[in-house]
Amino acid sequence: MKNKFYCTTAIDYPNGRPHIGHAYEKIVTDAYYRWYKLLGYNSRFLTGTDENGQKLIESAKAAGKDTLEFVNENVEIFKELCTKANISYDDFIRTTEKRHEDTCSDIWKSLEAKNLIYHGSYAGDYCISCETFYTELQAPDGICPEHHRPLERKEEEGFFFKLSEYQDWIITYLEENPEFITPKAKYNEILSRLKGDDLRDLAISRPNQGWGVRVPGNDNFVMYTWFDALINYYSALDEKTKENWPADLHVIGKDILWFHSVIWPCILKAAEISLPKQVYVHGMVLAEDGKKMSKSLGNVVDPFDMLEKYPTDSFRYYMLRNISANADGKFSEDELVTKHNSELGNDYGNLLMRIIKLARKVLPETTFKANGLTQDIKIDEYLNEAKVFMDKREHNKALDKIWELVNFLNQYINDKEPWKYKKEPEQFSQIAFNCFYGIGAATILLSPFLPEVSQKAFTYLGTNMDINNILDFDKHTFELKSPEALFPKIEL
RNA sequence: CGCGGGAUGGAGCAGUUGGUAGCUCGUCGGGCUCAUAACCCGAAGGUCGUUGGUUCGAAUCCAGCUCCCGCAACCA
Repeated sequence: MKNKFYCTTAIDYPNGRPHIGHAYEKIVTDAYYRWYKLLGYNSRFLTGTDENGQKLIESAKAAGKDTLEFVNENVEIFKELCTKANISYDDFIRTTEKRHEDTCSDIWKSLEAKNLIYHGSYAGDYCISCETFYTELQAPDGICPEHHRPLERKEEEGFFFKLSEYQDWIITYLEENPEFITPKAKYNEILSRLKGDDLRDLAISRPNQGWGVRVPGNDNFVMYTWFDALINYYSALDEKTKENWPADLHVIGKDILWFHSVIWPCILKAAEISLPKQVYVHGMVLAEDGKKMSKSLGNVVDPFDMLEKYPTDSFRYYMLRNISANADGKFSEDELVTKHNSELGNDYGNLLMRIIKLARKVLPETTFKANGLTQDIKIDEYLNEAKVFMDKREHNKALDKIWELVNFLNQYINDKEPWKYKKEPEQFSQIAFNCFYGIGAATILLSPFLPEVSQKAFTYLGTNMDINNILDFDKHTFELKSPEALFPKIEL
């Protein structure tokens, strides 16, 4: 059977407009999806929205709208972001859909049948304004951190999942599967936390306020958002697409790592469903000042603004290369423009331009074949190392590697000085063909990151190159077209 | 003593198992002229936060200290 690659983003909470972090996560996932698809994997990409939970009811109320209407409107904005950022998802799941509710129901019933869910009560410090329980850690002085009013002791009935029974199992599982959480620092964090604290049973229901996935057989309760939300990765698959399970990669932010690396595996284990292969925690996109983006600090960057002002691929490229794959990174608009102009425009775009334009000046014909030419440009190393970096979830380093090829090609042209062979078509073709070959290879490797521009580049090169014949120097032909700048300069 | 991350040339960052400190941008000098005033080569610039320890040798391991940033908000 062909290799498969099923990847997901976290599902977004549509109680407001998407911010830059949403865009980042989708772009990162999209790049991995396109990369493995390029390599011939049977790939699938799921994203969506988490539409349950009490907060949504409140947000809708605050906006003066019906909950469903409010959610529908916001979901459209999330989808619009995907379109604008060229996110090629196969499926977009909304947790208010029937397929999701049915699957959650099934899993709930299966856990209940195994005696892993029980009815109990939970006592804690509660804020009436937030309608939320706070732990001692969150509110050490017994004051609501949000409303600054005293918390009240409250007891609430509900259903619990016997998470505590899985402590030893999950520790062993993580120790046996060190690749399950990447990067390493996050893996260590979770493991040490698991070894230090006792897992408590998880409250998995909330009082039914007419919004949420209903608990089977009990109309007084809906499922707690986190219980149903995680299941989306599984519920999105139907009979036919089930063969994609288990997921190969969950791309998430660090704030929800605990849920994905502890609770989610335990739910699946309890339901006897196979576990995902890996959870990849990307970094946070910080503001230019290195702080978290926040309205109060006024340092928020809106992804729609960026996509309006700058080419989609330049935005994608900047996010993917400039923000380290496993650490937080700063977002700077000036730097985005600099990268667009220098790396994309000067290094890559201009490389394509300089050799095609020269070729069109020197030779009357526009078709180039490898007949009798010597291969000067070898790309095996770049291809293999890029693969290794992508497998390690270090896409920024994969891009570094591809750029080594781009730089090498510019150097090659300077060394070979093809413009000196205006009267010697054979010598000229030898150099030019190698350049076309190298640029074609680089473009193939770049296509998951720059889906639009790479298509344009292929058009100008007029080539039949693809990933399957990328190493076959002799087999390619190039039918040059008159090129236009791939990355027109942006003035700062 | 809550937990965790970070401190590396002007700016942003790499530095995997300890062995002459790298990259991108910027600056300066040179080369080329095919190209989006683009490309190539070279140079300057860092006692790798601080103190102490282990070692033949530490940015890299250990301990103390200083400073910054997340974990509670619109949240990936």
